Amino acid sequence: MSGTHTDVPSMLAYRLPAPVPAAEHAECPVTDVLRRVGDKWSVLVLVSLGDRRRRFNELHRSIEHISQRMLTRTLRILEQDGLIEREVHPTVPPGVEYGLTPLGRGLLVPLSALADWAVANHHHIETARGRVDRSWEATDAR
Amino acid sequence: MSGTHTDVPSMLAYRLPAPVPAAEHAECPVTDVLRRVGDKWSVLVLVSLGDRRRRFNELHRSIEHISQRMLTRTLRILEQDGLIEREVHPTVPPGVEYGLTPLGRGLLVPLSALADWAVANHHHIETARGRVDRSWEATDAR
DNA sequence: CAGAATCCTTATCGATACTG
DNA sequence: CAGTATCGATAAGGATTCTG
Repeated sequence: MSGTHTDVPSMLAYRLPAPVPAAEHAECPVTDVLRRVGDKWSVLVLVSLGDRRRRFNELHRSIEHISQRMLTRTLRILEQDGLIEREVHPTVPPGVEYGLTPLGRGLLVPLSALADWAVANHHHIETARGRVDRSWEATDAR
Repeated sequence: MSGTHTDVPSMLAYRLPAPVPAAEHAECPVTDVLRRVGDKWSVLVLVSLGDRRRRFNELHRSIEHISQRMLTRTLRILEQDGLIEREVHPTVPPGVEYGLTPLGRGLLVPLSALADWAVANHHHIETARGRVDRSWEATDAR
């Protein structure tokens, strides 16, 4: 996934598929995916399942503050997009397990890169916003 | 945890900074960045500026369908986050140029990786959604 | 040219109550 | 356990008008 020639992680010359304007950008796959992972809970669910398969209430407990409704909705959407799979065990009481599909696992790769960037650079954003954030200085090394 | 045998371009063992639950996820830098780039226009603006510096109306024309209000709002937010810079030329009529900051340029790197994944895999998502999308097959049919 | 201001519609999210 | 169904609050986005 690294560029074909750039070395430092901050040169130009990426080459976003669409130069930019993008026809009906509603159909743009990039915009589509970004809006999916840009919602409030999808990434947390994906990451939680990236660790291991989990049951519904297990997810509910592992992701703090998520409401039952949003967890259900998020799971349904991710399932419809083929990013996670749902397995029902016909026991009593019913047990439902969720897990990543290969597609979902693949998505976590570029998503992790973005997450790493966010962790490494959010102090710049915080500073730009005018809010002082020095927590990152604690173990400063670079 | 997790197998170590998948062949697809998706190995496991990412290592998202936070195992998952994330304390007050409202303050999570990853969530913060994802929601920023997950909005409707930010990425288009960043990519457009990734090409070269542009004036306000130049951006307005390069990004189809964006309203004046949303372009202004998006630019202000990106500027506040330190991702783009705004330069005013005191001419008549006034000319305002926007360009990426090093921070914004750096963000485009992981963002491009995600965009590449989206372009390479959206047909899987489309298929999962039940909508047939064969545009990627290009060479066949008819 | 580059916006600010206003108004309005829609999407997102959360809380609560109920169920097989 | 694993949801569904409803309702209300808030945020995001868009159309239009006006201005230095």
